[in-house]
Amino acid sequence: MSLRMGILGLLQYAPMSGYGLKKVFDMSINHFWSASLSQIYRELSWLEANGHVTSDIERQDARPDKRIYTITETGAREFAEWLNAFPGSFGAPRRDEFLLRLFFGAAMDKKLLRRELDDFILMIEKYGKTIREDRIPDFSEVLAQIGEGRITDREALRRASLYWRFTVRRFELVAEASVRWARECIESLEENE
Amino acid sequence: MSLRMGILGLLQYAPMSGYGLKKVFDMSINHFWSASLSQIYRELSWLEANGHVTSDIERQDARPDKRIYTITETGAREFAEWLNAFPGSFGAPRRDEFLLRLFFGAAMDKKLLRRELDDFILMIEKYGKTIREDRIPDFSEVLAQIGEGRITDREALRRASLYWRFTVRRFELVAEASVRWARECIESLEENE
DNA sequence: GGAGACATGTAAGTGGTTACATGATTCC
DNA sequence: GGAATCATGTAACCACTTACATGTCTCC
Repeated sequence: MSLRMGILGLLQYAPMSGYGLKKVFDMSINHFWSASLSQIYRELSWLEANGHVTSDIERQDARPDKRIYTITETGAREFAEWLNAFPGSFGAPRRDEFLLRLFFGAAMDKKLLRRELDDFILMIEKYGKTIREDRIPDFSEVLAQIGEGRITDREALRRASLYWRFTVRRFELVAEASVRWARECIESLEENE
Repeated sequence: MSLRMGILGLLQYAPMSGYGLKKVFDMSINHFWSASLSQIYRELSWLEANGHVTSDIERQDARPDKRIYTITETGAREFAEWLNAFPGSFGAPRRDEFLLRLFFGAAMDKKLLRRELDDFILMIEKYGKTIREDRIPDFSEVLAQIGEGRITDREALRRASLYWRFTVRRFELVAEASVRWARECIESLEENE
């Protein structure tokens, strides 16, 4: 359902191919809802079969032909309904293998555990650096590039930037908290030796 | 796989029924890996069919009989292997419907959006209060209760408490960050009006 | 009299991952 | 010569959810 809506939401800005959608996904929605290419193609078939999108082939000479998907009115209505459904579900399904393994940390090799916590911090700080140095491209620019001349509503795309920054900011703050947490764990483990 | 391992991990502390496992799950692992009862029963069948656990019926008179599962040596070996596999995967599959909807916030009803952010904060602060007031029971005490007289290794269970606190602490810190984030969003939206 | 805890399970359906298949072009 | 990018899909499988089915006891 949510992936479906994510696709419809992106198609509202511009008609795109499955491959193009995947690229926009990877640098935006992917941060909070991951999807594989095969899944996207499957959803697109479903959406087309159910009248939420239509598609046209775009011929290209140096590259494979593309199938460009366009959202229909039905699709747009469906999306708006989902978007404005209240109450929204905050409770993201929790599946964190790292935390699960840490939970059983008492039975873990202590050196390995330490190394994992170090790696965890490293990974997050790398991401934090990317954000601080402003090397995260704005979602709307990437979309504009993929959507080429097909952008439906430039103004809507511009307004979307604010919300994109909200989601990035969330990761920034959670990342900070995560690093502090991991350091605390390391300290606590050292005291416990 | 991970659910499987979560079950094996808990069974290492004490033999338990599917129903008992669910209860221990709900107040511990559930915070980072949720599971439904039917899923637990299914996994238990699989684990028994593959020699990772054995089961015995425990007759009860005032209540339905229980099927008590005990971990085997094979199961314990399997669990230890999983636990000490490196590198661990940090990248939890991201599926956060709230963030996805917020990402499309430009197209959302503004009053609804505001209400959702308020509710989001409320929900987290309620949880934060529960933690601050120390009303989260220690995992090992709950397990001891459910495991009754069947605890295999009291010392291991005692040591597990530290790691349980790590996972709780993580939520505490992430919750704090989340509230700060939501307040920022609200402010930013007010400025943008 | 009804809700909720206790207790175990099956069946159907949805959502997601991984592997497979194909093939041209571009960059190193 | 090899890897990456462009581009589309299918099939098999795995994981998870929801609904159904059954029945007792206890507490309000």
